[in-house]
Amino acid sequence: MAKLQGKGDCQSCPIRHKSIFSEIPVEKLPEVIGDFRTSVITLTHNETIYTEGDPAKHTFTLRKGLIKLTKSLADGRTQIVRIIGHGELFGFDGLAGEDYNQTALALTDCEICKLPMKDLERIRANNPSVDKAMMQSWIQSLRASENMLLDLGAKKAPERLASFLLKWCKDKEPGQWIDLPMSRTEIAELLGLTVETVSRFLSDWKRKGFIQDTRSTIQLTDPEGLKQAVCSSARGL
Amino acid sequence: MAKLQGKGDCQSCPIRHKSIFSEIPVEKLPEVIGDFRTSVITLTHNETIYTEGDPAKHTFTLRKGLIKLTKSLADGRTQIVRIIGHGELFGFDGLAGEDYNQTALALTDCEICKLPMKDLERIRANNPSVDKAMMQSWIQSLRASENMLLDLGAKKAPERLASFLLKWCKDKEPGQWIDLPMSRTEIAELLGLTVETVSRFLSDWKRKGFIQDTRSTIQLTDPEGLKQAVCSSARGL
DNA sequence: CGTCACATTGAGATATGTCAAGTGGTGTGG
DNA sequence: CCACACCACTTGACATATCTCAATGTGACG
Repeated sequence: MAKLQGKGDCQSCPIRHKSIFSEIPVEKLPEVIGDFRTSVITLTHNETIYTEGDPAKHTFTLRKGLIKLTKSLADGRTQIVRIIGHGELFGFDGLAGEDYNQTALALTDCEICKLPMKDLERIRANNPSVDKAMMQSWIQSLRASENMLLDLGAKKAPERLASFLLKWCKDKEPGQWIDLPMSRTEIAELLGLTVETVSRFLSDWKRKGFIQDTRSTIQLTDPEGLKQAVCSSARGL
Repeated sequence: MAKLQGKGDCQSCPIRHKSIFSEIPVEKLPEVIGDFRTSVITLTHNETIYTEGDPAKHTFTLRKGLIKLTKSLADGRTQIVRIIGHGELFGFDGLAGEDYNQTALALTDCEICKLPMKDLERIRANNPSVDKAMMQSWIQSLRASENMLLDLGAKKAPERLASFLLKWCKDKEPGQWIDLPMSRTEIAELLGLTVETVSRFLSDWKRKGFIQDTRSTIQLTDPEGLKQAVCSSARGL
């Protein structure tokens, strides 16, 4: 169950350097933030943070874990529209006076910082560095969505899956085990595919030696091979 | 060819009330905008405004016509990520220090207002109303992208096409001819389908009396019927 | 009136979805 | 500590939505 862990202590926040307050010197924090009532909340897998259509009274920063933002159709088909990582801001529809446009769910156990919209508005107005960081966050979110639109609209199943894996494992060394705390179903919901399709391609690539995996980790043993296989499969296979 | 039509005259701009300067009283405009060097540019169908990857030195407001923002894969497959209408702001990646993430092309003959990034930054910093309007524009763009992600990821061809038509004709009375200045190919590129698929469903719906169309206009003669047909087709058809 | 780009239609191919059965790991309760 | 049950994942066989390729139709414009 979602649990209030206490008042957020921004000064000691482990991801402050990644947050929208990163440019504010620690010693100035109390003065800037003032009586801003952040609260830190702990969630376990699959708990809901907010639901599409709810009035958006808070914005959130993820301190620990991973969040998925989803949208659903009336008949239950679900699309993951974005995965939120470390230090990212989400749930800011309220700043445009709108209700939440997505549902936010904990992908793993999480710790989030809950920021009341009104206070945040005020702080943003008075602190250019916060403003700038928030703006960057929005623009980056939009860019990520646009990239995803290209994937969903123009790429085929294996290309989507490979792009996803390569992006996920980017910046890590090949041959290293990397956490991938998403079920096959969730991967499918992110890529607009079915579980079976995801499973089949992963198995195929495992057989061919491009990847290895356990239930919740993955290793790209041969990222280049994977890329090539997928590009050529655009025609063949 | 893209043609500089002259220095923008914000005071008489026909879409000022929809722009990011809408809250600024006309008489204050000169003072606020100062020596801001906007220029108005006229474009004809299919001309390029900017290209994905270009350094983003300008932001644009659409004064007249329609713009498509696209992204492409190496092999030429193209996805339209957003359609820009009247008064909308686009091409603002530069505010996050990034290059343009999409290519902008004129869907129809257009008139756009070109705003140098640096000046815009300054004006935004000094004018809360401009800042607010820009923020809204970003958040709305993001929401639109998220909605599109749901369409592309979770809906089938007829559902996507019907959603698109209904959205396009929203706010107009049924039985009215509505401009739809996009080729079948462009509709397909927006919805992640092929021309043929788009054409087939439109023909089908025409036969069934849900819609009528000419080359570049459309009429929803029976929007309710269309909705129903598509929902039920989720199973049958 | 002819040309050209765009749109439609058809027939066939295929990627992906659907449904159903089997496997295997993980955690629980005896 | 073992056995069982459950759930996520895998695999297979089959169905079908959508794409592909090719032919034909049609409206706009010179």
